[in-house]
Amino acid sequence: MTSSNATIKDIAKALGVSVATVSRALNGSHEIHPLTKEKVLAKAEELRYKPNIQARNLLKKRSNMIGVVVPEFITFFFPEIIIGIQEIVNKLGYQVLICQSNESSSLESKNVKMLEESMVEGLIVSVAKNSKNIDLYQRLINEHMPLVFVNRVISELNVSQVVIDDRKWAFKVTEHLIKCGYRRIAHLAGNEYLSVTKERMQGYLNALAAYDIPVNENLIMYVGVQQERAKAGIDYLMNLKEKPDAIFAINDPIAVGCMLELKQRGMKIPEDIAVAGFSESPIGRIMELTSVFQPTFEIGRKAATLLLKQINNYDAPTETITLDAKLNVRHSTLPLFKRVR
Amino acid sequence: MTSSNATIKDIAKALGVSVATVSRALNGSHEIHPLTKEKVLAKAEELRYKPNIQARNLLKKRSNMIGVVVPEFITFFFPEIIIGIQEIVNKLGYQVLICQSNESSSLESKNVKMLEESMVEGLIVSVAKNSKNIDLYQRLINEHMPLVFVNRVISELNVSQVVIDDRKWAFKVTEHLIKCGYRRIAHLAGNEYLSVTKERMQGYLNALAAYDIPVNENLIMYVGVQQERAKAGIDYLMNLKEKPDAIFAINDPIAVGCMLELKQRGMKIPEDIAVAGFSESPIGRIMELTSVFQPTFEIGRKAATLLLKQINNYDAPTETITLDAKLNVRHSTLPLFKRVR
DNA sequence: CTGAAAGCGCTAACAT
DNA sequence: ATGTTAGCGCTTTCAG
Repeated sequence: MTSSNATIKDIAKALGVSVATVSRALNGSHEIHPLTKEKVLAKAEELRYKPNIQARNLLKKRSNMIGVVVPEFITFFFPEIIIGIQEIVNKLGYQVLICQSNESSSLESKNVKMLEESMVEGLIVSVAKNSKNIDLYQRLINEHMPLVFVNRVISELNVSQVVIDDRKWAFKVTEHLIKCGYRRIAHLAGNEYLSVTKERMQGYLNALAAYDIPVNENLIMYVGVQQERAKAGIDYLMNLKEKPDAIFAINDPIAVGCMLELKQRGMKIPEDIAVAGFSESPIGRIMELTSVFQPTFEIGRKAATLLLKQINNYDAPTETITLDAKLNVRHSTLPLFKRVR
Repeated sequence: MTSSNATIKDIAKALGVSVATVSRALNGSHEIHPLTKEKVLAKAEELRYKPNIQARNLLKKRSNMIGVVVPEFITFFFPEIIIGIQEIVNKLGYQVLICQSNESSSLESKNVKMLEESMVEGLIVSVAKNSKNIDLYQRLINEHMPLVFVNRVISELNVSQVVIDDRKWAFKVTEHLIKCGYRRIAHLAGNEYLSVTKERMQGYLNALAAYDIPVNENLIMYVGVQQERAKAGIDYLMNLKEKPDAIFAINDPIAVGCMLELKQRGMKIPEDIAVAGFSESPIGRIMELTSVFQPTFEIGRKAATLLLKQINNYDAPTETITLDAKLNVRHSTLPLFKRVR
């Protein structure tokens, strides 16, 4: 209930001109006398006129809003992506509605529906760890809602997406561990149906195969993606008769959780066991954790660009953008041979 | 350009009733025949009708949106506050437009203006470290824009706010260091004109006074609030003839930056120097940093509640809510006497 | 260069 | 219980 604002009607009345004239003056039309324009502008200023965007949007059938749904925005990863998105779309006058699904499939669908109701012109989504919303997204696609997936995708759907080559970089991580001399490399995987889980798992398996290391099913566990799940993984791995000499975790939170839990148990990293993560985090950097850096800001920018393309072109083709990443080797995976005395 | 949607007009035409009837059916009015209602609902379903919120908002002079401006949302702190805000307002059908000023006063004012143009019904703001936007906020207040400050406030302004008692908790931190036996306690302060800087500084000074420790101006430096600024602080302090035996940093990022920089120089914490932070962070917890925990989610919830009060009541009085906090003592400030052998 | 008028989609008197 | 009508604030033909 902010104080009721002046409208173009008020300006028109005050000046004895028509609303059309006022509108033209305000919108920088050329079909107007400079003097009238000046008067209108002055009066607008005087009356503290502010355009009612909703009226304009109603007329133009736009909303100038896009929606973003991410699993969480507490850790750096998605916030950075969101900043990248805003960088692009704010310049074009779009606002961003941000929702977090809290890794819940049902909250995710609620978010999407809320955003639909808010009449966003498009959606950028990273699905929850257990997202079961294929039908929802299929409907959006059918209804031509512009849609882009980032990071986590639903591979069954033909949707534009911005990702890195998770398989390739998981391969590189595993290969790095192998080249460092580790042989009993465990993999703590994410939630089973998550795209990144499947891809990184495949990269891990491919690397083992490439170096003729037999896969040991016992060294693989699906723990999830949240730090608090790491303990379960360590509990399991450290109770094996033949313990791993290295752990490749699905992401940094799990890797960091492992490091903390291992230290708790008096184990030294990497002397007793090496640890590698994925999607490099600030905490990981501080803890000297080997990980794969993802270009988060750029992911956001690219996703926004892709979305805008769809918004501006009813039948833009779906596109997959695969960005480059980088394996950053740190102390947590020091090569065995460097420690031999 | 999503496929053009059905309107109530379409439903009305298809059914041979008036738009008013359709509107009534859709809005659960009681002045309607159950059978007609049913038919309308069925037809709406069939036509995949979705209400046009902008039209409704235009009519009702609402927007169902509130704006939030924070200095950043990369670290946990503001994201948690935002989640608290959303918890409250989403339930009432409000959407949240989130902007980050990136600690820049001018971007902050741009953000606020963008949000105004988006016709938000109210604003929750935490100002940038060098915010010079008093006039802007004063105008908003004059225009009766609902406004709440969180965490960082502009004390010259009579605005509702949600904070903790920074002075009191800074006192407690300093007192804790004193009781641990530290005497040469440095303070790395934030940006000079920030409310939290002034309050925490006063708490620090009060504690020294309370324990008859003379203030040593040399041990005080205004470094700022961002982690990368910590190095400058350490550079300065470690070049003093009489070095500090403890550091009280304005916040966790600075404290963490100090710890890293000190370790870099081969110094042990707390053996060589103790470090305490403020606004406990996940990284700080992992690094065993003593700090003051802030109830971030609750700050958000309270701020949202305060804002809603203003939105629903044109002249709600300004209110200051001071939430409780907690000093969490960890290894980084181990008492001197516990280490005596 | 300016004005009149229609209409975006919806709700809410006011009739009936 | 339903229909008619006006109008939210704005832009945009169409006339002049």
